[in-house]
Amino acid sequence: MPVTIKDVAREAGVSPSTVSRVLSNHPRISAATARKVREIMQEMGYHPNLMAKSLVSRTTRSLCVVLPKPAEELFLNLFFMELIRGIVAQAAHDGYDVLISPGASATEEIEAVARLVNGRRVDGVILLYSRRDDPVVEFLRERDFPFVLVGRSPQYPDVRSVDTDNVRAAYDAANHLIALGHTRIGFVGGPPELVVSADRLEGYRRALAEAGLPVRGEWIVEGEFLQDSGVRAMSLLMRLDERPSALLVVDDFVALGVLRGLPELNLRVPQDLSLVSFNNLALAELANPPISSVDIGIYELGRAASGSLIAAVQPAADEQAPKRQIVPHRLIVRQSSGRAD
Amino acid sequence: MPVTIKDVAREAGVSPSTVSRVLSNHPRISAATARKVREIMQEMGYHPNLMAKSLVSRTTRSLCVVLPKPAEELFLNLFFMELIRGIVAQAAHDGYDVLISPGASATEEIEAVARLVNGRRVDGVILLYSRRDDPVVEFLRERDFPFVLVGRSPQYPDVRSVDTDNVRAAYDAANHLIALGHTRIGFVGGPPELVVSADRLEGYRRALAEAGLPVRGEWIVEGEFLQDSGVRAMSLLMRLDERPSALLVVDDFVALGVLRGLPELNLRVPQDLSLVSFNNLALAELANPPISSVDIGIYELGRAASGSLIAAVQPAADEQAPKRQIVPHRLIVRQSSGRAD
DNA sequence: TTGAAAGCGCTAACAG
DNA sequence: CTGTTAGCGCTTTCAA
Repeated sequence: MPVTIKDVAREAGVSPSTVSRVLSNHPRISAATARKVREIMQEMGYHPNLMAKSLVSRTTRSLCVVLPKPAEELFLNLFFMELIRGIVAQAAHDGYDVLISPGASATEEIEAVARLVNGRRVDGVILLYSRRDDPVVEFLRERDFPFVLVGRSPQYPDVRSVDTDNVRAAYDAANHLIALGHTRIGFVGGPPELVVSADRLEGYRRALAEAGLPVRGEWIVEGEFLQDSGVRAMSLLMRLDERPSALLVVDDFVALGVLRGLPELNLRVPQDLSLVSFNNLALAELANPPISSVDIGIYELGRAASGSLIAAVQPAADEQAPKRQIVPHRLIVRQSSGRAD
Repeated sequence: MPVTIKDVAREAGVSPSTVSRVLSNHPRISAATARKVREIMQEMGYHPNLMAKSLVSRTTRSLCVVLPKPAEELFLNLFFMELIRGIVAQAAHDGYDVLISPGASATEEIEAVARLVNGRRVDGVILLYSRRDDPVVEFLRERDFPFVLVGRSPQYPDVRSVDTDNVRAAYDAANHLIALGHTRIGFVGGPPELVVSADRLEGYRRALAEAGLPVRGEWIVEGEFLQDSGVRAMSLLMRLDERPSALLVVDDFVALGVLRGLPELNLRVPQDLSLVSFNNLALAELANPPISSVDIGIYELGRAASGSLIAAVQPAADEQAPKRQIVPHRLIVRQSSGRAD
């Protein structure tokens, strides 16, 4: 039987409310009683029951983050893990716990969130990489429940979110290739329903247009890339009459897939083909050759998401907190991108 | 103001306890009232307050999993993500939520767990890859709090755990290389304080001994492998007079590091060097060449861990639940392992 | 500065 | 089969 606030009160010869006040550092409590009560708490091994506290305070001091569906996001696993680290670190710092909600299927996903939200089990929700018409976003907006998006949702420009400026990131990456003298630059995208794919494509387009370079439809490939489809797409790309001398690739994992397809095409990186990708996951550095990649500060994104959401759910926060927040990126140049010959 | 059990009771013209009984499918409730109450709940948008339920039931229906410290486990990120998926999937299936606890430093780690455990915020804890003398294990054993280890702890053979038979897995992998005709087989290990490293080394030793092959000290490398130290270790290994023709590598990520160091040594895989690694992460298939790897069923490990822990915290579970559980592994042969010439 | 009392939303005897 | 009553452990008026 765990020791309760009553036990401490009895032992200390005060009332439960006094103990409670000591617990919450109430100002009008005599230093003497405070010290004494704290002593007894220590002795008896008292620990506040968080559930009871939640019940009366009507807040849980916990957030939930929705795990993306594996089918859709498997290649984002590394990304996600680092994001969680950031989320959890900031949350812990602010005294919040983080709950993981499963994302098996769309219906299960929303059911799980609904249970947590309706059951007042969490104070806020963190959502990732919103797709168009995300039902969870709809659900949360409807009941005006606090949430933050990692990524952006074109449908809901006013939603609280933290994001990379992906257009700009792709623009910068493309300009790196342009500065190296490349004029035939292709783009390998991810699942097109993700906003991030579209944004990076847009930045690519913009940089090329600005430099007066051609953007050819057949130089742009989109889709799932992990399996042999990646290899096939590459061979397609590389069999064109005029083939690109450099590629912008939407994610390091995808870049790894591209890299794998090259030996059978007798292509070397960077001699025959330069590569720049995004996210700068641990494997970008480890790949062979190491891949130039845009570091988007994933951990930082996680921290920012936590921070922003927590600020929003705190009662009397200064209303300063901006709804949209951009985390800066920077290009890490490695051996996969070289001068055009 | 959310609708409570009282509101429903009033509206349905019954007592709160009746509503509560309907909620928990109490057998002795008339079909008619049950239907009616459910109807009203639906209409009014009633959702049970999980905190209140927890307070009275003295159980939270949630588990917590302790995130490994980044320094120590960074190369296990992918592993960990898949494990979490398994954990969360099984937990959700059994009606449990999963909380992530940060593992920034040893003291923070134990403080965070203590807060959750003492505050009765969770019913059980999932721990990963226990190091020797894990303080969290100590803490939990002391207060007899339910937990499960993913991996094994030689100090505490009686602790509830799910694990791979790593000795056997390494034994199998080594025998694969032996069957391919290799006689000079090296071993590239991970951080030596992890039990998994020691176990895999042991299996390697056993297979070689059984086949009458030499185990040479200089063919065994241990340590952090992600950075250039990997490359250096490789060049060391490969500059020996008698160098191995095949390598057992403790993790796919580490294998990727090894792979990266080879071109400058003018070595090709598998022609000059065969490679077999462990864990079969997504990148094993994506590497160049694709890496033969022992699939240890990470997702399954996660599910098993959840399941085992949940069984343990359920009140009247049949005491059948074995304390130690082994999840089967299987070798996936890819192009990185070829015949010895 | 402290105590008494009421209540957060729910469950669980104990009656009826 | 259903209602009454008494808490779960904590916070918070309101009085003293």
